[in-house]
Amino acid sequence: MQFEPIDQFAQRRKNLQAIQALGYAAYPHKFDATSSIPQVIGKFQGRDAAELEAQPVSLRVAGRIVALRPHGKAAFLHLAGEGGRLQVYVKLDVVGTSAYEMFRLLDLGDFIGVEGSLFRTKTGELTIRAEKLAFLSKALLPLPEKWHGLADVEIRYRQRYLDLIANEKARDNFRKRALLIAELRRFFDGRRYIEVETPMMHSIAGGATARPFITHHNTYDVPLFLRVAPELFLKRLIVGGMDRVYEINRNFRNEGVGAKYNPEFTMLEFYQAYSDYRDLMDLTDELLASVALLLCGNTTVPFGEHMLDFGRIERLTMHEAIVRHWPPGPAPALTVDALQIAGAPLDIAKEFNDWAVVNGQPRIEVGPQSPDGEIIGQLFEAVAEPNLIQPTTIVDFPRELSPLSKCRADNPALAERFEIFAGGFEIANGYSELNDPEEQERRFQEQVAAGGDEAPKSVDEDYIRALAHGMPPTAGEGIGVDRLTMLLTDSRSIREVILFPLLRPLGSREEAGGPF
RNA sequence: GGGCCGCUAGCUCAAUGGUAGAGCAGUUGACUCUUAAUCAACGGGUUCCAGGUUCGAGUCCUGGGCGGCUCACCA
Repeated sequence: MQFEPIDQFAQRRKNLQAIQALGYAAYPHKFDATSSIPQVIGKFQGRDAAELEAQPVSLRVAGRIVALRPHGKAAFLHLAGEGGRLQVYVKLDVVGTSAYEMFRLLDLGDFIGVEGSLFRTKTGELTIRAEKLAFLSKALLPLPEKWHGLADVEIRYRQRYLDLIANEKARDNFRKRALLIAELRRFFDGRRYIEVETPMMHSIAGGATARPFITHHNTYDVPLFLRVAPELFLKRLIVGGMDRVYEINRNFRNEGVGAKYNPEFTMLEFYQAYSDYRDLMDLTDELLASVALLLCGNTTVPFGEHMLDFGRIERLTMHEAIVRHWPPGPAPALTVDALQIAGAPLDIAKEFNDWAVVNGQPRIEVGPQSPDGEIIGQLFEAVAEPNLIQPTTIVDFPRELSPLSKCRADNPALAERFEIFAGGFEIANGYSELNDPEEQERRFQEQVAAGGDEAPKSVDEDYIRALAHGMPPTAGEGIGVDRLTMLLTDSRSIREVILFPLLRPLGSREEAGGPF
């Protein structure tokens, strides 16, 4: 075993041997701390020097040495643990010659345990005066550079442990993520929901249009797909009488990687019987306000240059959103009525494309055969979506874009569906679930017939049978947990909120293009 | 896959086409209230790789590698 930087690695190994030679175990098994570092700070931050002297506080703490300032026969150091830092004062004539000899062999990054009592230095910092020192573990490799910290994004993602040591923002993002997930569970558990786990390996990749990862099961000798969505299984549970279910788990989509996309991502999906999409919109407004308040202390949270207000989520129809964000270029000004005339979206898309060419924006790909609903969807994505910075619920999706949704009774061209956008991207998608088995079978058959990488290869007959057994009117929704975490931690990239995001394995390009 | 940007000591970064440097980290020494501790000394380089231009290339040119951002598919 040998790692760069080699000279420092060798030096630290030598120091470890010297510590062993003094009679210390190289890798002792445990240390009985009386409190964690944040506990010490939380409990005694308020005590002044006189109080600490009058009523001495003796304790044992352990942590990693993250700063070391030796002064000959005494030294100051900082121990880090559980996200906190505590200063330690080590003095030769207090700890004794033999402990101090070991202390001199310690390096930045090593773990030690300290027993002693609290005092305040002349600058007022709460500090533990070491009376006994325990060697706990050696860092054979140095910590990241202390001034600039760890800035290299690739190392931050590939060696996340270093990021967590060096960057408080990283620690805080993942603490908040855990808090968010705990709050999601509390929120649904308190509303008579049951948390379930459904298969990650599917024999038919259904529930969303996305390219799946393919794997293989040996004993059954069958291909399996990592799930792209849990939707069809959760609705089977509704058929089974579990009227309120939710699942927080991973989905896998064999598609792009980018600032908002990781091939495996965490989704909250929940289904509520005897409800429609409007009920879920109200529920989600409540949910978002409550998690923002919990994580950020306020329903208004900073995101880049913006302040996102999760306390007041505006609702717009897709048509209204297009009209509102219609660029000033293409004339004439657009109206909601104009968008709804049959056949009109194609001409409007052409106007947009003329404008896009002049202004160097990406064009919309439409043809004379494209249904109005599809064009509306594309116009929305091009014109409105990037501008939906404030949390906004979009309703009235074209039915063509919503194969698993019920349509509106008063307008069959529109689905009973909504999506919530914030920060310029989608974070939630919900609808009144289609529970007519014949209609569902017809739509599945269309999907399979249309083909393509993203379509299921066969109809999920068992799901149709389940619907045939009867599913109550139900509304369902998915919320992207990673993306919601991004918004609540002011993170520009999904990689800031996934501990180990997928990166290209080092050296993988050399083998690329092999068997194909 | 396209476009833009980057790659110099372990880390963060300098260096008109003219002897590759600084701070931190490291090593040695001094120092019993420091906190970017201080002071003194020392070691550390295939300037991403391969070609080319040139008397001379970290710098200019061509090709390649790796990474970031971004656009397209995707939540």
